Amino acid sequence: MARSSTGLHDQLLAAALRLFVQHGFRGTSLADIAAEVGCSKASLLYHFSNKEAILGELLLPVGKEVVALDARLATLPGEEAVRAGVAGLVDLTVRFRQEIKVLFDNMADATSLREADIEGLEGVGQRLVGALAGGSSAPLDRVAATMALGGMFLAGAGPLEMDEETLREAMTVSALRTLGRTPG
Amino acid sequence: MARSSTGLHDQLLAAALRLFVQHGFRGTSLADIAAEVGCSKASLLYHFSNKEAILGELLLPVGKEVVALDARLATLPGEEAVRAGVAGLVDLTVRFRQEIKVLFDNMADATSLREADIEGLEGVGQRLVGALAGGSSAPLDRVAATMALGGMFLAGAGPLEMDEETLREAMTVSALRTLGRTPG
DNA sequence: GTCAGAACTGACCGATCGGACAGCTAGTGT
DNA sequence: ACACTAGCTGTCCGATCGGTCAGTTCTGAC
Repeated sequence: MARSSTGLHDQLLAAALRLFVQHGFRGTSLADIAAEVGCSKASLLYHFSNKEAILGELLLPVGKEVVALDARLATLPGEEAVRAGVAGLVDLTVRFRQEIKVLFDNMADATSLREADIEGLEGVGQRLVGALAGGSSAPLDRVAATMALGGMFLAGAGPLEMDEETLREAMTVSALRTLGRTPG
Repeated sequence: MARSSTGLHDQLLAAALRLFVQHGFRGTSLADIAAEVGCSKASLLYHFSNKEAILGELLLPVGKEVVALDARLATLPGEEAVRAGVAGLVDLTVRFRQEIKVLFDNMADATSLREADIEGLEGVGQRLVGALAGGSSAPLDRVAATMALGGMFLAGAGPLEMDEETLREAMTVSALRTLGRTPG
């Protein structure tokens, strides 16, 4: 609808992200995306080889950063990895709110390219939980880590209305609390 | 595939739940469900008036209990509502692991019937967050409540492998921690 | 001007899906 | 023996979707 001066490729990408967030990957047709930017479906498929490629291009930046965070945490000793993990995940969830919501709502559809496009993304969830658990395998620590992870994702994806700095601060404090740590 | 002695209606419901969890609502066709129990698609549509009715019947029990919990919490003073809210949500997420995962993964599709079938389900999420926040509207409390809620859902839906009692205990402790409370 | 290639499009196609419908079958009551 | 009904099925249909393709328009280099 709104036709800005940016390239069509980016317009389509932005429209797709908006629609994927609202109606999901399967709930959004190529025609929907094309209509939103006012071009033809054929033109959309000129810029992207197929539907999955759109999702891929949308999720690639987040995926890379998640992998990078995972690698960084692996070099840190347990206690520091917890703090760094929380900080990194808060940063990611705030910066990529919409992308992460899309990833969550469409894990089944994104699975194929997750393994294909980005190296080292298999089992990254498990490793992040491990890092947040401080390397512990005690049930309480594992559950707490899973809940902290889920909480951050949902808080980022949710309709919280507050300035970003306040959100980051609150998420960090809450996540550390969940993990049994006090801030600072 | 496995043809037990239970009624076809319940078999179809169970198969649908299994498939919805794995591939999502839109990712599962009526033919898929029928094939899984070994009957025809027409027979499936004899037992359920349409596809959404299956999702509705699957989500109705959870929806009712969520509404009931919401109503119960409304009668409690702030601090008690926090404890009761955590206890109730832990109970729900553990008892309805799969249903809640389906609800989460397909919120866009479930929206229609959420408002139609069950009375008092609109805005229940916001009210639950409010209860977990102890009635506070401070950003930190709201964020913590959102994260606690999300954490419980993800912990319930996730592939945690431990006995149920341990899971409940760990979830309760972690959620209360997230909310800045100590157990007991 | 003209030519090549990029950008873009309308028309079309095969596959899939949700759903409708008429009819078959087995069981039950009379 | 008969009628009636619940359970079930094969077949068909319209709609939708992802994707292809031949062809058109635009644009910049020469």
